[in-house]
Amino acid sequence: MTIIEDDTTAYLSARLRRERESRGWSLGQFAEKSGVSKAMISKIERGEASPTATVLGRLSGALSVTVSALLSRTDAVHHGVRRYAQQPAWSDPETGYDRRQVLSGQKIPLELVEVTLPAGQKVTMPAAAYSFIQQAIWVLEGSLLFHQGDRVHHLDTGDCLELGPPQDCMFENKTAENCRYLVAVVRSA
Amino acid sequence: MTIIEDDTTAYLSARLRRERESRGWSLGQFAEKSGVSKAMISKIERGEASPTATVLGRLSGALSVTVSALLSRTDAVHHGVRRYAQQPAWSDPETGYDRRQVLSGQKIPLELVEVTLPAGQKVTMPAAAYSFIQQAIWVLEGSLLFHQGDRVHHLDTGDCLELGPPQDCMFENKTAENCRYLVAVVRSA
DNA sequence: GGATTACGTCCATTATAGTAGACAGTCAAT
DNA sequence: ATTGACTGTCTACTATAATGGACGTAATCC
Repeated sequence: MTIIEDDTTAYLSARLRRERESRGWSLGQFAEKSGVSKAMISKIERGEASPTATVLGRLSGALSVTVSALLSRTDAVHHGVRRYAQQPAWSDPETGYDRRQVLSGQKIPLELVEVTLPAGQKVTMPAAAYSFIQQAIWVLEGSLLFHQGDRVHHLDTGDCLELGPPQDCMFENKTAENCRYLVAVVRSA
Repeated sequence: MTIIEDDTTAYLSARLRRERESRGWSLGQFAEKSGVSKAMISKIERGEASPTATVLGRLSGALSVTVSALLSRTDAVHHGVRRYAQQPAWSDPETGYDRRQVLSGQKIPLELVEVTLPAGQKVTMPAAAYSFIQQAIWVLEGSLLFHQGDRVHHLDTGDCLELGPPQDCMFENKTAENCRYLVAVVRSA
């Protein structure tokens, strides 16, 4: 029997227990819903095992939250408010690419992510990265070229794009200004 | 040798490779920075292994992103464009209140509504209006007071609010400037 | 040409994740 | 009191994560 000391797993164990108990589920019920053994769930909650991404996917699926939300440490969100300063953000200093997690829904299966794509930059996304996802893109500022296969959509400020089946694709900003857009993701129950 | 089919791990493999390559790191360099073997990183990127939360913590640490951000699905793509000029909009000339239906999802159960609430104005919404609805509010510009029951949330630009159970509520702009916000609605299946 | 270095993947081994079933305890119904 | 259902944890086992070193390939240098 080993107690795992690392930060991520320690945080996860407390979080997982809290999520389960807040729903009033026993280990057995959670096991049924998630397809992960109750013994394993118990181990994770006691910090005795570190779950694989596969198991994380199953657990978060049963909880109807994203894996990202499950591991997010900004979720002590008391009344549902996510302050700008508390929203997780990531930037690539080299390119100026910026991504901000405005909302990772706890009560509702929704994520809102604000992205800044700098002038002249592009981002590619293989289909595998977003299978089983439902999402839309809304351009807040600037212009965006969306390439999907041999198809290109030109989106200007205010335009919105509802996405269909997953395909390899690329976002591109060919202009001299930054492009800022919102990605709204609905998680399937 | 097994190729893992689950969604979370598939997404992670593509994402991890992209993050590494965007930094121009070899597997060896990433291994040094993260303390995870290059063989394991290679396996994860090829979808041949599902990393534990412990390993995820190390990898994200080396990338200087949170685990949550690493697993966040913020990217996407494709057709179903709603042009700004084609989006249904309604305004009240008297008050300057403006409402635009950015997206009314056909493929996905999502609505995006952009609202401009003029200085000094308020809008009420009875609980009945959004029962069985899941929604969030994101302030794009200005400040918003959101009254829900006897609770008041003060939201500034960039702040986001995930709504809980339906209650009578009211949007209020007490400032001298317009407030612009997005209402994202996930429709129940 | 050969030697060196770096790359990603393969391989055998160790460590541990993950399971099904057993266990001890609790609680409600009879 | 007994019984049955449920709870979380323990146990022995299987499956696979994770490693260090080897390998084949490519690029560079002498």
